[in-house]
Amino acid sequence: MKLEIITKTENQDIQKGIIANIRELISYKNLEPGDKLPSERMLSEKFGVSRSNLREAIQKLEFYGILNSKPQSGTFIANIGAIAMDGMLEDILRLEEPGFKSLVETRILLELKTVRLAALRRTDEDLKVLKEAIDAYETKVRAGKDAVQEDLLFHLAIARASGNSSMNTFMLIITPEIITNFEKYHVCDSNQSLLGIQEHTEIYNAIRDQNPQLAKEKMKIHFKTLYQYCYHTDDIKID
Amino acid sequence: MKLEIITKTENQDIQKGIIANIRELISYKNLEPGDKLPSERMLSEKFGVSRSNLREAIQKLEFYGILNSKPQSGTFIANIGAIAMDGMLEDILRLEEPGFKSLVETRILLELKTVRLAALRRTDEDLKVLKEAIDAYETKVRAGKDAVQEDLLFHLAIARASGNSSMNTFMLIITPEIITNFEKYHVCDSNQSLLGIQEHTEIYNAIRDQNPQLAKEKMKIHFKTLYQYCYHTDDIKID
DNA sequence: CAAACCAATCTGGTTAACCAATTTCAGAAG
DNA sequence: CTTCTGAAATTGGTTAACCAGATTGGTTTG
Repeated sequence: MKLEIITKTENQDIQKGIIANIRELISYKNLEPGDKLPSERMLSEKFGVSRSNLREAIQKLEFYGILNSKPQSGTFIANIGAIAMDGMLEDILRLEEPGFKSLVETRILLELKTVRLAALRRTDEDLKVLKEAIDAYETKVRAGKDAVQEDLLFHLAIARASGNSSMNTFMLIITPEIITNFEKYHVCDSNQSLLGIQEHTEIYNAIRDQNPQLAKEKMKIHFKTLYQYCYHTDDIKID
Repeated sequence: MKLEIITKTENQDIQKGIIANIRELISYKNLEPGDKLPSERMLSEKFGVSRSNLREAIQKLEFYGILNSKPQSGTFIANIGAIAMDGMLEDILRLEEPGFKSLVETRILLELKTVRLAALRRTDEDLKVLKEAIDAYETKVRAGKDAVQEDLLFHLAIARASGNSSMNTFMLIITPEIITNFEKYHVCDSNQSLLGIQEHTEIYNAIRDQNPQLAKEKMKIHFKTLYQYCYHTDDIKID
Protein backbone atom coordinates (compact mmCIF):
# COMPACT_ATOMS: atom_id res chain seq x y z
CA MET A 1 0.00 0.00 0.00
CA LYS A 2 2.62 2.47 1.09
CA LEU A 3 4.94 1.32 -1.65
CA GLU A 4 2.35 1.70 -4.35
CA ILE A 5 1.73 5.32 -3.42
CA ILE A 6 5.42 6.02 -3.41
CA THR A 7 5.92 4.61 -6.87
CA LYS A 8 2.94 6.53 -8.19
CA THR A 9 4.10 9.89 -6.93
CA GLU A 10 7.59 8.96 -8.05
CA ASN A 11 6.22 8.29 -11.49
CA GLN A 12 4.50 11.68 -11.54
CA ASP A 13 7.73 13.30 -10.47
CA ILE A 14 9.71 11.90 -13.35
CA GLN A 15 6.91 12.96 -15.69
CA LYS A 16 7.14 16.48 -14.33
CA GLY A 17 10.90 16.27 -14.78
CA ILE A 18 10.43 15.34 -18.41
CA ILE A 19 8.00 18.19 -18.96
CA ALA A 20 10.47 20.57 -17.36
CA ASN A 21 13.14 19.23 -19.69
CA ILE A 22 10.93 19.75 -22.71
CA ARG A 23 10.22 23.26 -21.55
CA GLU A 24 13.93 23.99 -21.25
CA LEU A 25 14.58 22.50 -24.65
CA ILE A 26 11.92 24.63 -26.30
CA SER A 27 13.24 27.73 -24.61
CA TYR A 28 16.89 26.92 -25.31
CA LYS A 29 16.38 26.05 -28.95
CA ASN A 30 13.89 28.88 -29.43
CA LEU A 31 11.38 26.50 -30.92
CA GLU A 32 8.32 28.22 -32.33
CA PRO A 33 4.76 27.12 -33.16
CA GLY A 34 4.81 24.55 -35.91
CA ASP A 35 8.40 23.53 -35.26
CA LYS A 36 9.22 19.89 -34.85
CA LEU A 37 10.51 18.43 -31.63
CA PRO A 38 13.41 15.95 -31.82
CA SER A 39 12.29 12.36 -32.17
CA GLU A 40 11.05 10.40 -29.18
CA ARG A 41 14.05 8.11 -29.22
CA MET A 42 16.46 11.01 -29.25
CA LEU A 43 14.67 12.83 -26.45
CA SER A 44 14.38 9.75 -24.26
CA GLU A 45 18.12 9.23 -24.57
CA LYS A 46 18.89 12.89 -24.02
CA PHE A 47 16.75 13.09 -20.89
CA GLY A 48 17.86 9.69 -19.65
CA VAL A 49 14.33 8.27 -19.43
CA SER A 50 12.48 5.44 -21.14
CA ARG A 51 10.62 6.12 -24.34
CA SER A 52 7.33 5.10 -22.78
CA ASN A 53 7.75 7.60 -19.96
CA LEU A 54 8.58 10.25 -22.51
CA ARG A 55 5.54 9.32 -24.57
CA GLU A 56 3.31 9.66 -21.53
CA ALA A 57 4.61 13.14 -20.89
CA ILE A 58 4.08 14.09 -24.52
CA GLN A 59 0.54 12.75 -24.37
CA LYS A 60 -0.13 14.86 -21.31
CA LEU A 61 1.07 17.97 -23.13
CA GLU A 62 -1.05 16.91 -26.07
CA PHE A 63 -4.04 16.78 -23.71
CA TYR A 64 -3.35 20.37 -22.72
CA GLY A 65 -3.08 21.31 -26.39
CA ILE A 66 0.58 22.28 -26.25
CA LEU A 67 2.01 19.56 -28.45
CA ASN A 68 0.65 17.76 -31.45
CA SER A 69 2.14 14.54 -32.71
CA LYS A 70 1.61 13.22 -36.20
CA PRO A 71 2.19 9.56 -37.00
CA GLN A 72 5.27 8.75 -39.00
CA SER A 73 6.23 12.38 -39.02
CA GLY A 74 7.05 13.93 -35.69
CA THR A 75 5.82 15.82 -32.64
CA PHE A 76 5.06 19.44 -33.32
CA ILE A 77 4.56 22.51 -31.21
CA ALA A 78 0.96 23.66 -31.30
CA ASN A 79 -0.04 26.96 -32.71
CA ILE A 80 -0.31 28.90 -29.48
CA GLY A 81 2.84 31.01 -29.39
CA ALA A 82 5.97 30.71 -27.32
CA ILE A 83 4.95 33.06 -24.53
CA ALA A 84 1.57 31.50 -23.83
CA MET A 85 3.09 28.06 -24.01
CA ASP A 86 5.83 28.83 -21.53
CA GLY A 87 3.27 30.24 -19.12
CA MET A 88 1.10 27.19 -19.48
CA LEU A 89 4.02 24.85 -18.93
CA GLU A 90 4.88 26.68 -15.75
CA ASP A 91 1.32 26.30 -14.54
CA ILE A 92 1.21 22.63 -15.43
CA LEU A 93 4.41 22.03 -13.52
CA ARG A 94 3.24 23.82 -10.43
CA LEU A 95 -0.28 22.38 -10.38
CA GLU A 96 -1.13 20.28 -7.36
CA GLU A 97 -3.94 17.87 -6.58
CA PRO A 98 -7.07 19.82 -5.64
CA GLY A 99 -8.27 19.48 -2.07
CA PHE A 100 -11.84 18.78 -1.03
CA LYS A 101 -12.54 22.46 -0.52
CA SER A 102 -11.46 23.28 -4.06
CA LEU A 103 -13.67 20.53 -5.39
CA VAL A 104 -16.78 21.66 -3.55
CA GLU A 105 -16.14 25.26 -4.48
CA THR A 106 -15.84 24.31 -8.13
CA ARG A 107 -18.81 22.04 -8.02
CA ILE A 108 -21.09 24.74 -6.66
CA LEU A 109 -19.84 27.19 -9.24
CA LEU A 110 -20.47 24.78 -12.08
CA GLU A 111 -23.86 23.64 -10.90
CA LEU A 112 -25.29 27.10 -10.36
CA LYS A 113 -24.57 27.60 -14.04
CA THR A 114 -25.53 24.22 -15.44
CA VAL A 115 -28.89 24.33 -13.70
CA ARG A 116 -29.58 27.69 -15.28
CA LEU A 117 -28.58 26.48 -18.72
CA ALA A 118 -30.55 23.28 -18.24
CA ALA A 119 -33.68 25.33 -17.53
CA LEU A 120 -33.09 27.24 -20.74
CA ARG A 121 -32.13 24.37 -23.01
CA ARG A 122 -33.52 21.12 -21.67
CA THR A 123 -35.19 18.86 -24.19
CA ASP A 124 -38.10 16.57 -23.41
CA GLU A 125 -35.63 13.70 -23.45
CA ASP A 126 -33.50 15.47 -20.83
CA LEU A 127 -36.59 15.95 -18.73
CA LYS A 128 -37.35 12.26 -18.84
CA VAL A 129 -33.87 11.33 -17.66
CA LEU A 130 -34.07 13.90 -14.87
CA LYS A 131 -37.37 12.47 -13.70
CA GLU A 132 -35.97 8.97 -13.64
CA ALA A 133 -32.98 10.12 -11.62
CA ILE A 134 -35.17 11.92 -9.14
CA ASP A 135 -37.44 8.92 -8.73
CA ALA A 136 -34.50 6.58 -8.17
CA TYR A 137 -33.22 8.93 -5.49
CA GLU A 138 -36.57 9.14 -3.74
CA THR A 139 -37.09 5.39 -3.79
CA LYS A 140 -33.68 4.78 -2.28
CA VAL A 141 -34.10 7.39 0.44
CA ARG A 142 -37.60 6.29 1.43
CA ALA A 143 -36.21 2.79 1.81
CA GLY A 144 -33.79 4.23 4.33
CA LYS A 145 -30.81 3.48 2.18
CA ASP A 146 -27.79 5.56 1.31
CA ALA A 147 -28.43 7.56 -1.86
CA VAL A 148 -25.25 9.51 -2.48
CA GLN A 149 -24.89 7.95 -5.92
CA GLU A 150 -28.44 8.66 -7.00
CA ASP A 151 -27.99 12.21 -5.78
CA LEU A 152 -24.92 12.69 -7.93
CA LEU A 153 -26.65 11.09 -10.91
CA PHE A 154 -29.38 13.68 -10.72
CA HIS A 155 -26.80 16.41 -10.73
CA LEU A 156 -24.94 14.83 -13.63
CA ALA A 157 -28.21 14.66 -15.54
CA ILE A 158 -28.57 18.40 -15.05
CA ALA A 159 -25.06 18.90 -16.41
CA ARG A 160 -25.99 16.87 -19.44
CA ALA A 161 -29.17 18.87 -19.98
CA SER A 162 -27.15 22.09 -19.88
CA GLY A 163 -25.96 21.29 -23.38
CA ASN A 164 -22.46 22.47 -22.56
CA SER A 165 -19.89 19.74 -23.16
CA SER A 166 -17.10 21.45 -21.26
CA MET A 167 -19.11 21.84 -18.09
CA ASN A 168 -20.41 18.31 -18.44
CA THR A 169 -16.86 17.01 -18.71
CA PHE A 170 -15.70 19.05 -15.73
CA MET A 171 -18.59 17.78 -13.61
CA LEU A 172 -17.61 14.23 -14.55
CA ILE A 173 -14.03 14.87 -13.55
CA ILE A 174 -14.82 16.14 -10.07
CA THR A 175 -17.75 13.83 -9.31
CA PRO A 176 -15.87 10.69 -8.19
CA GLU A 177 -13.71 12.64 -5.75
CA ILE A 178 -16.80 14.32 -4.38
CA ILE A 179 -18.50 10.99 -3.83
CA THR A 180 -15.45 9.51 -2.15
CA ASN A 181 -15.11 12.45 0.21
CA PHE A 182 -18.81 12.59 0.97
CA GLU A 183 -18.81 8.96 1.95
CA LYS A 184 -15.62 9.33 3.91
CA TYR A 185 -16.97 12.19 5.98
CA HIS A 186 -20.50 10.75 6.11
CA VAL A 187 -21.95 13.97 4.78
CA CYS A 188 -25.50 12.87 4.13
CA ASP A 189 -27.59 11.43 6.92
CA SER A 190 -31.17 10.33 6.40
CA ASN A 191 -32.79 13.60 7.54
CA GLN A 192 -30.68 15.47 5.07
CA SER A 193 -31.64 12.97 2.40
CA LEU A 194 -35.36 13.40 3.04
CA LEU A 195 -35.00 17.13 2.73
CA GLY A 196 -33.07 16.49 -0.46
CA ILE A 197 -36.10 14.90 -2.07
CA GLN A 198 -38.07 18.08 -1.84
CA GLU A 199 -35.18 20.23 -2.96
CA HIS A 200 -34.51 18.01 -5.95
CA THR A 201 -38.15 18.12 -6.91
CA GLU A 202 -38.22 21.89 -6.75
CA ILE A 203 -35.14 22.09 -8.94
CA TYR A 204 -36.70 19.66 -11.36
CA ASN A 205 -39.92 21.66 -11.53
CA ALA A 206 -38.03 24.85 -12.26
CA ILE A 207 -36.14 23.17 -15.09
CA ARG A 208 -39.36 21.66 -16.41
CA ASP A 209 -41.03 25.08 -16.39
CA GLN A 210 -37.95 26.58 -18.05
CA ASN A 211 -37.47 29.10 -15.29
CA PRO A 212 -33.70 29.60 -15.04
CA GLN A 213 -33.81 32.13 -12.24
CA LEU A 214 -35.91 29.92 -10.01
CA ALA A 215 -33.81 26.88 -10.84
CA LYS A 216 -30.70 28.71 -9.71
CA GLU A 217 -32.40 29.85 -6.51
CA LYS A 218 -33.48 26.33 -5.65
CA MET A 219 -30.01 25.01 -6.35
CA LYS A 220 -28.57 27.64 -4.03
CA ILE A 221 -30.87 26.46 -1.28
CA HIS A 222 -29.91 22.87 -1.98
CA PHE A 223 -26.24 23.68 -1.57
CA LYS A 224 -26.77 25.87 1.46
CA THR A 225 -28.24 23.08 3.56
CA LEU A 226 -25.53 20.79 2.27
CA TYR A 227 -22.91 23.27 3.35
CA GLN A 228 -24.47 23.69 6.75
CA TYR A 229 -24.42 19.98 7.34
CA CYS A 230 -20.98 19.63 5.89
CA TYR A 231 -19.15 22.37 7.72
CA HIS A 232 -21.55 23.07 10.61
CA THR A 233 -21.54 26.69 9.64
CA ASP A 234 -23.32 28.94 7.22
CA ASP A 235 -20.81 31.70 6.80
CA ILE A 236 -19.68 30.48 3.41
CA LYS A 237 -20.74 32.79 0.67
CA ILE A 238 -22.35 31.34 -2.38
CA ASP A 239 -22.90 33.56 -5.35
CA MET B 1 -3.88 15.09 -43.47
CA LYS B 2 -7.27 13.65 -44.18
CA LEU B 3 -6.08 10.18 -43.38
CA GLU B 4 -4.58 11.23 -40.10
CA ILE B 5 -7.88 12.68 -38.94
CA ILE B 6 -9.70 9.57 -39.95
CA THR B 7 -7.38 7.32 -38.00
CA LYS B 8 -7.63 9.58 -34.96
CA THR B 9 -11.40 9.56 -34.81
CA GLU B 10 -11.29 5.88 -35.63
CA ASN B 11 -9.01 5.37 -32.70
CA GLN B 12 -11.41 7.23 -30.43
CA ASP B 13 -14.23 5.11 -31.71
CA ILE B 14 -12.57 1.85 -30.79
CA GLN B 15 -11.75 3.33 -27.39
CA LYS B 16 -15.40 4.15 -26.89
CA GLY B 17 -16.22 0.64 -28.02
CA ILE B 18 -13.91 -0.78 -25.40
CA ILE B 19 -15.43 1.39 -22.69
CA ALA B 20 -18.87 0.25 -23.76
CA ASN B 21 -17.68 -3.35 -23.54
CA ILE B 22 -16.30 -2.78 -20.05
CA ARG B 23 -19.58 -1.22 -19.05
CA GLU B 24 -21.49 -4.24 -20.31
CA LEU B 25 -19.12 -6.57 -18.54
CA ILE B 26 -19.53 -4.79 -15.23
CA SER B 27 -23.28 -4.81 -15.59
CA TYR B 28 -23.44 -8.42 -16.76
CA LYS B 29 -21.15 -9.76 -14.08
CA ASN B 30 -22.67 -7.50 -11.44
CA LEU B 31 -19.25 -6.28 -10.44
CA GLU B 32 -19.26 -4.09 -7.35
CA PRO B 33 -16.88 -1.49 -5.92
CA GLY B 34 -13.61 -3.12 -4.96
CA ASP B 35 -14.08 -6.06 -7.31
CA LYS B 36 -11.31 -6.98 -9.65
CA LEU B 37 -11.65 -6.76 -13.39
CA PRO B 38 -10.35 -9.65 -15.51
CA SER B 39 -6.73 -9.24 -16.54
CA GLU B 40 -5.78 -6.95 -19.39
CA ARG B 41 -4.68 -9.84 -21.58
CA MET B 42 -7.94 -11.67 -21.04
CA LEU B 43 -10.04 -8.58 -21.76
CA SER B 44 -8.08 -7.63 -24.86
CA GLU B 45 -8.66 -11.11 -26.23
CA LYS B 46 -12.31 -11.11 -25.22
CA PHE B 47 -13.00 -7.74 -26.85
CA GLY B 48 -10.82 -8.49 -29.85
CA VAL B 49 -8.58 -5.45 -29.40
CA SER B 50 -4.91 -4.96 -28.71
CA ARG B 51 -3.70 -4.76 -25.16
CA SER B 52 -2.37 -1.24 -25.65
CA ASN B 53 -5.75 -0.01 -26.87
CA LEU B 54 -7.36 -1.63 -23.88
CA ARG B 55 -4.83 -0.08 -21.54
CA GLU B 56 -5.57 3.36 -22.97
CA ALA B 57 -9.25 2.90 -22.31
CA ILE B 58 -8.55 1.76 -18.78
CA GLN B 59 -6.34 4.77 -18.20
CA LYS B 60 -9.11 7.04 -19.38
CA LEU B 61 -11.53 5.47 -16.92
CA GLU B 62 -8.84 5.81 -14.27
CA PHE B 63 -8.67 9.52 -15.10
CA TYR B 64 -12.39 9.78 -14.44
CA GLY B 65 -11.94 7.92 -11.16
CA ILE B 66 -13.97 4.90 -12.18
CA LEU B 67 -11.21 2.30 -12.24
CA ASN B 68 -8.10 1.91 -10.22
CA SER B 69 -5.26 -0.32 -11.28
CA LYS B 70 -2.61 -1.63 -8.94
CA PRO B 71 0.72 -2.88 -10.26
CA GLN B 72 1.23 -6.63 -10.19
CA SER B 73 -2.24 -7.08 -8.81
CA GLY B 74 -5.10 -6.06 -11.05
CA THR B 75 -7.54 -3.38 -12.11
CA PHE B 76 -10.21 -2.65 -9.56
CA ILE B 77 -13.54 -0.89 -9.59
CA ALA B 78 -13.38 2.34 -7.65
CA ASN B 79 -15.45 2.93 -4.57
CA ILE B 80 -18.28 4.87 -6.14
CA GLY B 81 -21.12 2.39 -6.39
CA ALA B 82 -22.62 0.59 -9.34
CA ILE B 83 -25.40 3.07 -10.08
CA ALA B 84 -23.25 6.18 -10.13
CA MET B 85 -20.65 4.37 -12.16
CA ASP B 86 -23.09 3.27 -14.80
CA GLY B 87 -24.42 6.79 -15.12
CA MET B 88 -20.93 8.18 -15.46
CA LEU B 89 -20.00 5.63 -18.09
CA GLU B 90 -23.06 6.57 -20.10
CA ASP B 91 -22.05 10.23 -19.92
CA ILE B 92 -18.48 9.49 -20.90
CA LEU B 93 -19.67 7.53 -23.90
CA ARG B 94 -22.02 10.22 -25.09
CA LEU B 95 -19.65 13.16 -24.51
CA GLU B 96 -18.67 15.09 -27.59
CA GLU B 97 -15.98 17.65 -28.31
CA PRO B 98 -17.04 21.04 -26.97
CA GLY B 99 -17.71 23.72 -29.55
CA PHE B 100 -16.39 27.24 -29.39
CA LYS B 101 -19.56 28.52 -27.80
CA SER B 102 -19.30 25.99 -24.98
CA LEU B 103 -15.72 26.99 -24.39
CA VAL B 104 -16.41 30.70 -24.18
CA GLU B 105 -19.42 30.10 -21.97
CA THR B 106 -17.34 28.00 -19.61
CA ARG B 107 -14.44 30.41 -19.66
CA ILE B 108 -16.60 33.33 -18.62
CA LEU B 109 -18.18 31.28 -15.87
CA LEU B 110 -14.82 30.23 -14.50
CA GLU B 111 -13.21 33.62 -14.73
CA LEU B 112 -15.98 35.51 -12.99
CA LYS B 113 -15.28 33.20 -10.07
CA THR B 114 -11.49 33.01 -10.21
CA VAL B 115 -11.19 36.78 -10.29
CA ARG B 116 -13.33 37.01 -7.18
CA LEU B 117 -11.30 34.38 -5.37
CA ALA B 118 -8.08 35.97 -6.54
CA ALA B 119 -9.16 39.27 -4.98
CA LEU B 120 -9.82 37.45 -1.73
CA ARG B 121 -6.77 35.22 -1.61
CA ARG B 122 -3.99 36.71 -3.71
CA THR B 123 -0.55 36.73 -2.16
CA ASP B 124 2.07 39.37 -2.81
CA GLU B 125 3.83 36.90 -5.05
CA ASP B 126 0.64 36.46 -7.09
CA LEU B 127 0.39 40.21 -7.40
CA LYS B 128 3.89 40.42 -8.78
CA VAL B 129 3.18 37.82 -11.44
CA LEU B 130 -0.03 39.60 -12.38
CA LYS B 131 1.80 42.88 -12.76
CA GLU B 132 4.41 41.30 -15.00
CA ALA B 133 1.71 39.75 -17.17
CA ILE B 134 -0.11 43.04 -17.49
CA ASP B 135 3.07 44.90 -18.41
CA ALA B 136 4.01 42.33 -21.04
CA TYR B 137 0.55 42.71 -22.56
CA GLU B 138 0.75 46.50 -22.61
CA THR B 139 4.22 46.51 -24.17
CA LYS B 140 3.12 44.19 -26.93
CA VAL B 141 -0.05 46.12 -27.70
CA ARG B 142 1.63 49.52 -27.72
CA ALA B 143 4.13 48.12 -30.20
CA GLY B 144 1.17 47.35 -32.43
CA LYS B 145 1.69 43.62 -32.16
CA ASP B 146 -0.74 40.81 -31.59
CA ALA B 147 -1.09 40.09 -27.88
CA VAL B 148 -3.56 37.24 -27.62
CA GLN B 149 -1.04 35.12 -25.76
CA GLU B 150 -0.16 37.81 -23.25
CA ASP B 151 -3.85 38.39 -22.70
CA LEU B 152 -4.42 34.75 -21.89
CA LEU B 153 -1.37 34.66 -19.63
CA PHE B 154 -2.86 37.43 -17.53
CA HIS B 155 -6.06 35.46 -17.19
CA LEU B 156 -4.16 32.30 -16.31
CA ALA B 157 -2.28 34.23 -13.65
CA ILE B 158 -5.61 35.20 -12.14
CA ALA B 159 -6.64 31.55 -12.12
CA ARG B 160 -3.45 30.69 -10.31
CA ALA B 161 -4.01 33.45 -7.77
CA SER B 162 -7.48 32.09 -7.06
CA GLY B 163 -5.85 29.31 -5.07
CA ASN B 164 -8.28 26.76 -6.50
CA SER B 165 -6.46 23.94 -8.26
CA SER B 166 -9.56 22.59 -9.99
CA MET B 167 -10.45 25.88 -11.60
CA ASN B 168 -6.81 26.46 -12.51
CA THR B 169 -6.70 23.09 -14.23
CA PHE B 170 -9.94 23.70 -16.08
CA MET B 171 -8.72 27.07 -17.30
CA LEU B 172 -5.57 25.39 -18.59
CA ILE B 173 -7.63 22.81 -20.41
CA ILE B 174 -9.78 25.28 -22.29
CA THR B 175 -7.12 27.94 -22.91
CA PRO B 176 -5.39 26.48 -25.99
CA GLU B 177 -8.66 25.96 -27.82
CA ILE B 178 -9.68 29.49 -26.98
CA ILE B 179 -6.42 30.86 -28.35
CA THR B 180 -6.72 28.82 -31.53
CA ASN B 181 -10.27 29.97 -32.15
CA PHE B 182 -9.53 33.59 -31.32
CA GLU B 183 -6.71 33.63 -33.81
CA LYS B 184 -8.75 31.79 -36.40
CA TYR B 185 -11.61 34.26 -36.22
CA HIS B 186 -9.32 37.27 -35.69
CA VAL B 187 -11.20 38.25 -32.59
CA CYS B 188 -8.88 40.90 -31.26
CA ASP B 189 -8.03 43.90 -33.40
CA SER B 190 -5.78 46.68 -32.16
CA ASN B 191 -8.56 48.99 -30.93
CA GLN B 192 -9.92 46.18 -28.84
CA SER B 193 -6.43 45.50 -27.53
CA LEU B 194 -5.89 49.10 -26.47
CA LEU B 195 -9.15 49.05 -24.59
CA GLY B 196 -8.01 45.78 -23.05
CA ILE B 197 -5.05 47.48 -21.39
CA GLN B 198 -7.29 49.70 -19.34
CA GLU B 199 -9.67 46.88 -18.49
CA HIS B 200 -6.83 44.64 -17.40
CA THR B 201 -5.41 47.38 -15.23
CA GLU B 202 -8.75 47.94 -13.55
CA ILE B 203 -9.08 44.24 -12.84
CA TYR B 204 -5.57 44.19 -11.48
CA ASN B 205 -6.24 47.15 -9.21
CA ALA B 206 -9.35 45.51 -7.80
CA ILE B 207 -7.40 42.35 -7.04
CA ARG B 208 -4.60 44.36 -5.50
CA ASP B 209 -7.07 46.20 -3.29
CA GLN B 210 -8.72 42.91 -2.38
CA ASN B 211 -12.10 44.06 -3.56
CA PRO B 212 -13.80 40.93 -4.92
CA GLN B 213 -17.02 42.64 -5.92
CA LEU B 214 -15.27 45.28 -7.97
CA ALA B 215 -12.95 42.70 -9.54
CA LYS B 216 -15.93 40.73 -10.71
CA GLU B 217 -17.61 43.84 -12.10
CA LYS B 218 -14.51 44.80 -14.07
CA MET B 219 -14.18 41.29 -15.42
CA LYS B 220 -17.79 41.42 -16.56
CA ILE B 221 -17.08 44.60 -18.46
CA HIS B 222 -13.98 43.03 -19.98
CA PHE B 223 -15.99 40.10 -21.27
CA LYS B 224 -18.87 42.24 -22.46
CA THR B 225 -16.76 44.18 -24.91
CA LEU B 226 -15.14 40.95 -25.98
CA TYR B 227 -18.52 39.45 -26.63
CA GLN B 228 -19.69 42.47 -28.57
CA TYR B 229 -16.70 42.26 -30.83
CA CYS B 230 -16.90 38.54 -31.11
CA TYR B 231 -20.54 38.11 -31.97
CA HIS B 232 -21.51 41.64 -33.06
CA THR B 233 -24.31 41.55 -30.57
CA ASP B 234 -24.79 42.25 -26.90
CA ASP B 235 -27.81 40.19 -26.16
CA ILE B 236 -25.84 37.50 -24.44
CA LYS B 237 -26.53 37.41 -20.76
CA ILE B 238 -23.61 37.21 -18.39
CA ASP B 239 -24.28 36.54 -14.75
C1' DC C 1 -5.75 -29.02 13.07
C1' DA C 2 -4.01 -24.52 12.20
C1' DA C 3 -0.40 -21.61 10.98
C1' DA C 4 3.66 -20.80 8.34
C1' DC C 5 5.95 -21.28 4.21
C1' DC C 6 7.28 -21.67 -0.53
C1' DA C 7 7.09 -22.26 -5.30
C1' DA C 8 4.14 -21.91 -9.37
C1' DT C 9 1.29 -18.66 -11.47
C1' DC C 10 -0.80 -14.41 -12.64
C1' DT C 11 -0.73 -9.43 -12.55
C1' DG C 12 0.15 -4.56 -14.45
C1' DG C 13 4.17 -2.24 -15.98
C1' DT C 14 8.30 -1.82 -18.87
C1' DT C 15 11.34 -2.62 -22.55
C1' DA C 16 12.72 -3.79 -27.08
C1' DA C 17 11.69 -5.25 -31.62
C1' DC C 18 8.78 -4.34 -35.44
C1' DC C 19 5.63 -1.77 -38.81
C1' DA C 20 3.95 1.30 -42.15
C1' DA C 21 3.85 5.91 -43.52
C1' DT C 22 6.69 9.86 -44.25
C1' DT C 23 10.65 12.39 -45.25
C1' DT C 24 14.98 13.01 -47.36
C1' DC C 25 18.41 13.31 -50.64
C1' DA C 26 21.58 11.35 -53.97
C1' DG C 27 21.45 10.62 -58.66
C1' DA C 28 19.33 9.97 -63.08
C1' DA C 29 16.66 12.21 -66.70
C1' DG C 30 15.32 16.13 -69.24
C1' DC D 1 20.76 23.59 -63.91
C1' DT D 2 16.29 21.97 -62.75
C1' DT D 3 13.07 18.31 -62.01
C1' DC D 4 11.71 13.91 -61.15
C1' DT D 5 12.46 9.49 -58.95
C1' DG D 6 13.04 5.94 -55.74
C1' DA D 7 15.52 3.74 -52.25
C1' DA D 8 17.23 4.36 -47.69
C1' DA D 9 16.76 6.46 -43.32
C1' DT D 10 13.62 8.43 -39.91
C1' DT D 11 9.29 8.96 -37.70
C1' DG D 12 5.32 7.89 -34.27
C1' DG D 13 2.56 3.93 -33.42
C1' DT D 14 1.96 -1.02 -32.45
C1' DT D 15 2.98 -5.55 -31.00
C1' DA D 16 5.26 -9.05 -28.46
C1' DA D 17 8.52 -10.43 -25.11
C1' DC D 18 10.10 -9.64 -20.57
C1' DC D 19 10.18 -8.11 -15.55
C1' DA D 20 9.39 -7.76 -10.70
C1' DG D 21 6.09 -7.93 -7.38
C1' DA D 22 1.64 -9.83 -5.72
C1' DT D 23 -1.42 -13.72 -5.31
C1' DT D 24 -2.60 -18.37 -4.59
C1' DG D 25 -2.96 -23.09 -3.30
C1' DG D 26 -0.85 -26.96 -1.69
C1' DT D 27 2.55 -28.71 1.50
C1' DT D 28 5.03 -28.83 5.57
C1' DT D 29 5.66 -28.09 10.30
C1' DG D 30 4.69 -27.05 15.10
